[in-house]
Amino acid sequence: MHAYRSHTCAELTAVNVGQTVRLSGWVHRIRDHGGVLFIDLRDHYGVTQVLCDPDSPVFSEVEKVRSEWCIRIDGEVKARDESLVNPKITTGEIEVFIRDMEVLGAAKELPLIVFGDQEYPEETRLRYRYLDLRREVMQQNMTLRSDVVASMRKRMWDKGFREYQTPIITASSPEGARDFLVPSRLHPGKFYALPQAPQQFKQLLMVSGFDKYFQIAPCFRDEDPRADRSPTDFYQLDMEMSFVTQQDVFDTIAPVIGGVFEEFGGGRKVDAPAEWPQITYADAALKYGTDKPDLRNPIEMQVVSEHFRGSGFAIFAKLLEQEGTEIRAIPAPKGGSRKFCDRMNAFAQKEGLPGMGYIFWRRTELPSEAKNNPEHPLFQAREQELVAEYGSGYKRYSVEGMPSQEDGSHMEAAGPLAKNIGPERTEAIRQQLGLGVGDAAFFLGGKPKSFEAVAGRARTVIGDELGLTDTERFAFAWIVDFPMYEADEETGAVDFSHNPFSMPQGGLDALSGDPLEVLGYQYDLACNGYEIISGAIRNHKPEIMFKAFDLAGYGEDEVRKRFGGMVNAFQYGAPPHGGCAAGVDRIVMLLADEDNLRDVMLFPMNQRAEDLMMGAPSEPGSDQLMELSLRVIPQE
RNA sequence: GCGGUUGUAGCUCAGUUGGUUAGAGUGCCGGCCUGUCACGCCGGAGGUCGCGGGUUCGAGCCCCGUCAACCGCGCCA
Repeated sequence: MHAYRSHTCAELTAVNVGQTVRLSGWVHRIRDHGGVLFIDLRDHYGVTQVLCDPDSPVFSEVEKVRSEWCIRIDGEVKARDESLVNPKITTGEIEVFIRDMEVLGAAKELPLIVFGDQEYPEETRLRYRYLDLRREVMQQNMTLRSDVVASMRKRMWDKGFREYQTPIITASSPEGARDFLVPSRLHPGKFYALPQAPQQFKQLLMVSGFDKYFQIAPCFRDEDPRADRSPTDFYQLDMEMSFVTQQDVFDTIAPVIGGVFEEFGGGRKVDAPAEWPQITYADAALKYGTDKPDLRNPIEMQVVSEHFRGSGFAIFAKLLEQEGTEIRAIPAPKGGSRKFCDRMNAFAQKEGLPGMGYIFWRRTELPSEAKNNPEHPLFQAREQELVAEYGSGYKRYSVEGMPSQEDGSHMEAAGPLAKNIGPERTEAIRQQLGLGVGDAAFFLGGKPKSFEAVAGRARTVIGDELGLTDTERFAFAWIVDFPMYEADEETGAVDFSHNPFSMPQGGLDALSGDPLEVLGYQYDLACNGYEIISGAIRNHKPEIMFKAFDLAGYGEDEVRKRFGGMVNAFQYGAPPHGGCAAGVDRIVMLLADEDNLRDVMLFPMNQRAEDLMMGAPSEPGSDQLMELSLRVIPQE
């Protein structure tokens, strides 16, 4: 018999009854009844109930085992009585009577228990990650991740892509996030960098004629973390292809991503890749307040400036006299209560805005003689209407008012804004937004940049709180036509807003006008409010590249110095090419229905980019520093 | 760098207006228990209430400072 096991802890069924078997695993749960002792023995594959009674030669030793000891047992498989079958585990038909036992690894008292779904502080979980990872949900998340990566690889190969490895130690590329630097021993005072992405390498592969590249690539960026952003390293499904347009890239990668979501989405609805909308960056900002909209949420914002221009609501009316200002509305269907509106207003204030004006629509009150008077025809009409609208549950709603009409009569608008701008303007807003009784709308004003992001978050909160967002769905949208440049708010200096290697739409000609008007062949894929892909058609023409960098204030010499390898390469017959990179961690996070990246990473850093288990970062020894010709500047 | 939230037993949390010896569940240890599968019953250990200062006759609770964790802002081509 094998030294450790004849079967896994998920294999034994009624057909094995009578066999002598050997199992190894962890002590998951112990139920000691004095005369008989049950142990749930767990391995990666499942759980088997093993038991021991005083007839067993090792009874006294088995009595001593504790949670999470790693043990090996030999025993006889016996069928459970029908009434004792446990349908919750695959091995529930049988149990193993222990005849021999060996302790493979004893365990001290545990800082966190593996059994159950007790929550633990993240610090504890990370410090004892190997124990945390034994828990069922983590085993599932990590195997899911492994399966997702395998599926991505297969799908890319099936589309004619090959996987190529690119260097991990490379040159610093100063255009992006902060680099992780690696000191060079052979070249004192010089540094390598870890790649923020294999961006330049994959473009060089296209110049080299490989046509279709992909890689599950580690990327290293020294950024501050977020729940959906790892502070040190993360993985991308990175791909690049030659002789393609933007639409070709979409048509190639969309079925891969869509297929992965179908395969691992656990039955949640996945929008068909061919139907993913393409939304311009400008539209996304306007309607959703973000470049990664969650389209599960049906709310779309609208510009309503005209209704407030010269109106009695002085704050907005005055605001609109300034250049570049707008008033935007967030419609909130079914949000028509003062309590809800006040709560959203408080949310906006917490987010740093002065507040969020609102209007909500409700039924006008019945005349006093009809109120609570079932004999009155107006009361009866109202009651009929409510039954028609809400069924017999209508009693939840007020019967105080009049039936609503298409033209808005017998409906009244409430909220401070409505009073200030008067009934005509209020009604015009209602019609533009397509709202009715029981609905609300929120209003934000100023320069769009100043409130857009908060408006976007308010849209999310409103959608969630009102139950408008379909949580059993993956909704995708391509965001296209990103601007090439943006002006620094303080200095006014023009710089690249995204990838400097993207091809400007309109080519060289477009670069002779206002830089801020230039759009790039640059795109993202948003899913449920997360950016899961970013990519571009690249700029493969040196003369356009020099001009593009020139507009951002980088002279030809500097471009050659920073990106010399790639610029040189483009002078030797570069093909048009483009591609994208998909965030593996975020995709797995969405599929696993987690809201924190760390729950789908084996050994993540904490919020301060520390690994408490491994003790990283750590101070180097003086001999290490000496060898690298480095000296540490003491912090005060 | 900035803001928010949270810090009470190993863990999850309760703790009233500032008032007796700070509690529960779970885990741990011991005892009992031959059919449990979140076993049950009895007992026990376990606390610098994050830390420091202040107000008060009296502080887990109020005030100031500080530290840590998480979430967000800045940052993220």
